[in-house]
Amino acid sequence: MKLSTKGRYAVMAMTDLAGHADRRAVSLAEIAERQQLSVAYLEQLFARMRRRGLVVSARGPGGGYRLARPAEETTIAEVVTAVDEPLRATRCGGKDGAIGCMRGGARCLTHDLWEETGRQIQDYLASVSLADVLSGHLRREPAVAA
Amino acid sequence: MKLSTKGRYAVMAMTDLAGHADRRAVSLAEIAERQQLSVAYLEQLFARMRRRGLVVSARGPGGGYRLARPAEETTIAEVVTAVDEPLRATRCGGKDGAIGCMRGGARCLTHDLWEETGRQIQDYLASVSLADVLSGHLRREPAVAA
DNA sequence: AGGAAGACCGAGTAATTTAGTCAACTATGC
DNA sequence: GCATAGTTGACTAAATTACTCGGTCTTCCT
Repeated sequence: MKLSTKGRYAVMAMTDLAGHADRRAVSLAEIAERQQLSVAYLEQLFARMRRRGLVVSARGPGGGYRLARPAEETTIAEVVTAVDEPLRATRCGGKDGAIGCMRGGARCLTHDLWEETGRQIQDYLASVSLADVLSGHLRREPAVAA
Repeated sequence: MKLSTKGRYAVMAMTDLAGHADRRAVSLAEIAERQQLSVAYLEQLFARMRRRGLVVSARGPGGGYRLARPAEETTIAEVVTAVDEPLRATRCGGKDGAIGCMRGGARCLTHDLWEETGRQIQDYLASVSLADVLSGHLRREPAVAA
């Protein structure tokens, strides 16, 4: 899981979109104006989100974007992974194979740790929808028995 | 919360140290050998961890590092924040003030989201100790019935 | 028909960050 | 007093990030 500003901008833009989708499509120019981002940059982000099926587009005058699904059913995790793509964990596992992993000392005990950490973040972000962000309704764990 | 390879290396090195701290101090050369990292780079990492009080050092022949506290009492969160330092959340709040935040549209509704996300990661990493990693004892939510 | 709004696309670049090196210094034990 | 080993800080190369640019294709309106 990756947390760059890119992912943050995408969420900002999507939240904006979710908040202004009365019925008509919303143009990137509008979002750019409100969120203080460049149209060109937004294009990049929305292209990816369209490919992932998070938004649908309409060309021509009066065109723009709208959410493919209701705000309640679109999670932050989906938005972030749509624009941030890769998600390599440790340097072992996929690519280098044995390098660093499975070695004399602490081997890749750390491998499991990062796997689990990634899962933890993923789980949280998947539990929050655009509607939640829009309503300021962020879940705070009920404090699991101390 | 930041998750760079630097932080991962630091955890690898600390885990190695925790696993080889019989009684004597462990030299960076040993760790470098086992974990396949350069001594020069490890120096950087340990310097920071020493300042944070996670390890204590001994100079001269037979010298090296050892944990300042038992492995059970040193958390991954401490190690990671020791070497990765900064931890800026959104671009609002601290630095730019009102830029991007508190604007017409979705304002900084996203602000709370990232705050909470950071806390989520922090909490998890703070719940894992070096000893846990060493023993492969990573908490996985009790597998909800399944 | 034709012009303007606006999505779409790929390549390209500037700046930041990261990872890692180097050289020189200081303390300690034998 | 020499070898071991930590300490410091500046420096650099590579990668990544964030972002721009030029141009195309579609659709609507007159």
